[in-house]
Amino acid sequence: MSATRDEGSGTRESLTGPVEDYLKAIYAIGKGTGAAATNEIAQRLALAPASVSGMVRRLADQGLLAYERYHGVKLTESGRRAALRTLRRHRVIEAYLAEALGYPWDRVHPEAERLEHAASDELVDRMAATIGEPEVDPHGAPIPTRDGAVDETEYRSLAEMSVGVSGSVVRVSDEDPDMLRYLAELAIVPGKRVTVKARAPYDGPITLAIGRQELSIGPALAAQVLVAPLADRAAKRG
Amino acid sequence: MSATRDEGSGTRESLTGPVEDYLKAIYAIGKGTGAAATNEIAQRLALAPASVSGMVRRLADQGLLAYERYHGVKLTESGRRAALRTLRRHRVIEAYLAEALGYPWDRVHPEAERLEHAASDELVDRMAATIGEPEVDPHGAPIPTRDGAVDETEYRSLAEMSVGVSGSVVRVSDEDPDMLRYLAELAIVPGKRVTVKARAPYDGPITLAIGRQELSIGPALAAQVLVAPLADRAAKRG
DNA sequence: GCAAAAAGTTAGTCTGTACTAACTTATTTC
DNA sequence: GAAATAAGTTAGTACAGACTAACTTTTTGC
Repeated sequence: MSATRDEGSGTRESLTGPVEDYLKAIYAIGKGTGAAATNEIAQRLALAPASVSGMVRRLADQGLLAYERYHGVKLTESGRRAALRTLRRHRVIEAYLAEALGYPWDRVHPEAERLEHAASDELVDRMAATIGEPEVDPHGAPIPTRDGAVDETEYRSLAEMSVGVSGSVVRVSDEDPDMLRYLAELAIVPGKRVTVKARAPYDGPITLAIGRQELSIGPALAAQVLVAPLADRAAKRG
Repeated sequence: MSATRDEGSGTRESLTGPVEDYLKAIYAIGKGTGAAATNEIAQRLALAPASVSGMVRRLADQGLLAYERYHGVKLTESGRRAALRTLRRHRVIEAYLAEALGYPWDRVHPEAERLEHAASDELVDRMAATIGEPEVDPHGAPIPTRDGAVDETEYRSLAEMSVGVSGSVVRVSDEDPDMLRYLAELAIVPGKRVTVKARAPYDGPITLAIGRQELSIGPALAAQVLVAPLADRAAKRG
């Protein structure tokens, strides 16, 4: 019992970069409230599982996680708040880089990944204010508010939509720059309206209509594109 | 002899934050080319001298410093380049925060101190371009160019100027926010023209004319204000 | 319902960066 | 120029965060 540390409760100041990364990963895996497995965390952070076991114990000691040996972790309320703080930083920074500094959307992620650990809340708030308090980042991910509220709506991916259904692209995965460039080429970006025209069986390509274009993408790519359904004129045909 | 490390020469990628801080400190103490004593480095970085001895040895092994036991250190060419890279980042960030995000000049320093280790060269260059490639930061410190050139002109401080001499404020020390706020109140900011009206003996206050104002400041404060001499109409009166 | 596979943990090690305490070398001062 | 002081170094320790290798627990498949 060291007593020099600010233990247990309260708003903790300045977590380290790695700690923020763990919390973000756990948040992403558990979608905010669910549990995260050691191996999943390890894979997401590109670390050895053994390293995760060690860190997770320390974070539990600090009251950021609930941890039971051999049974994964869950964020505590304070851990969740910390994760959302980091997520807000990340997404505001991404939006700012794109809006104010002309960064292409496939390169904002790694830059934000480093800056999110160094930027103060004041800076992030100033960035957000300067670009008009955006609600989503350049990939369509919702930006948590200052006080930790996020839109947690779960959208379906293009891969899950039936033929004939139309929707509006709301969000794409942000981590793979090549994929982002490809999606931009195809005009699959947040806001665009798409309709599923056909789906080949056995995990075959999915044919889409976007504007007056028609194109096919593989199911792996389609799974990375989240869509808000708009209408489903052909749905009753099964 | 580990052979896994990029040793000796060449452009080293991504130094750690602490390493960048050491190089900046050594650069500042040696004014680019001179030597820095262990204790001076320790004091500037608020570290124990023993910690500096250890780090300095590692930096010498990496070819960033020339180090001789008991006799301080000097930057090598590669160390100097790294220091200037960091200095450029720091100052561009300060200028950007002030110009583009409305940061008050007394608060840009600590924010830049953290961001300088996380921002990529691309980001820094975009920032610089966005605010019109400034040549100095908000405190008047010269910004090194991308390829490591800096204006190394040495200016005299207000504390060293004789009565009757006029000059243009070029630069003030950037680390103490209270001092910066006070200087701003007195309108002692880069670009302002000042004339030394009187100097009380025994380290007494220095009386200045700024615009149509007249005011007195202590010698400690005056020492933090660097000035480019303009004219010295009264100098011949001794 | 038990053996094999998968998941997770511990033990021991490494690196970077810091510390304190004790010692050594340089510098200053009489 | 020797004693006192200042400056600097080594030795040993700590902590965060990572690793590999070996072990344990849980889950899965038959």
